[in-house]
Amino acid sequence: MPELPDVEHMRRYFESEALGVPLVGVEVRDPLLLRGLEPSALDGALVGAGFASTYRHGKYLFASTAEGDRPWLLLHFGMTGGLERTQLGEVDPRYTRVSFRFADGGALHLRDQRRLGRVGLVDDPAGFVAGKRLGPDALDPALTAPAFDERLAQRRGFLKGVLTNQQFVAGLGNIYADEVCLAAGLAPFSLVEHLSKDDRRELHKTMRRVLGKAIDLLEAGRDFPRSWLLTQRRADGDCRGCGGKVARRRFEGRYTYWCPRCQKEV
DNA sequence: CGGGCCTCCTGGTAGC
DNA sequence: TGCTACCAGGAGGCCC
Repeated sequence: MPELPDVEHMRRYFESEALGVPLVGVEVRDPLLLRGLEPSALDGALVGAGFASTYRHGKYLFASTAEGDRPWLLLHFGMTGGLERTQLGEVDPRYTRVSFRFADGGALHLRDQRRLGRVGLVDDPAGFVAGKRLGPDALDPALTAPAFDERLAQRRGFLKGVLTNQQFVAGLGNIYADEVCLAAGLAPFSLVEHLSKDDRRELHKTMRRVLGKAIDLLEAGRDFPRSWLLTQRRADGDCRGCGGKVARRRFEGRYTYWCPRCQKEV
């Protein structure tokens, strides 16, 4: 789930389900997700206040409390993380690792089957982002076509590698990098230094369109069209553009899918 | 710097 | 049935 569109979907879910209700406790069922942070620190920072606002940068989600001098909650969803709100009397969902319990008897749960997610505290999201050297969020309005172009000009290597590099642009993972490449008509193993000005412009425009559309689909609860590569990620998957079979190749330990006929390699 | 590969984890599935 | 190998939307670290 958790690439930019999924995390944005979760951010909106967090906003609609978890703002403004006082927190009475943070239950840490699995300290591994805290990566060394003491569970009592979460309690100390959050209990008594309610969540007041959210912020997302790439695949990271942050939430502030109503009391300004407190740190922000940081959530990262790894490969299998997700949020689920329960109401008074409902049982905690499967794979719940951390639960934020509200005064109304409900709770917001971080579920994470594979336990690769993370829960933390940061003084300031912008400082955290800077410390991690994350690139601009892929949907940041400030990431204009010229700004994108300028960043891209400083990179070398496979397009796929650049798109999934969170220090280049934050938010794209294995799935959406492939999706953007297909929609832009560019093969993922193209070398970014070989892209033309038009290619780069198309890439920027397409990246935003694909991510925006994915968010819309998630918000509407609709299935992704079969023309999307993410529905065809298997050895015999079809390219809905040309009717041929998709290609796949291992890249950094996982599979990249693309259509060699519809995506030009430069 | 980029790419290949390993690790941290769990669990579903394919193949024998 | 039981076992093994491999796979899954992330990320950090090591090596070349």
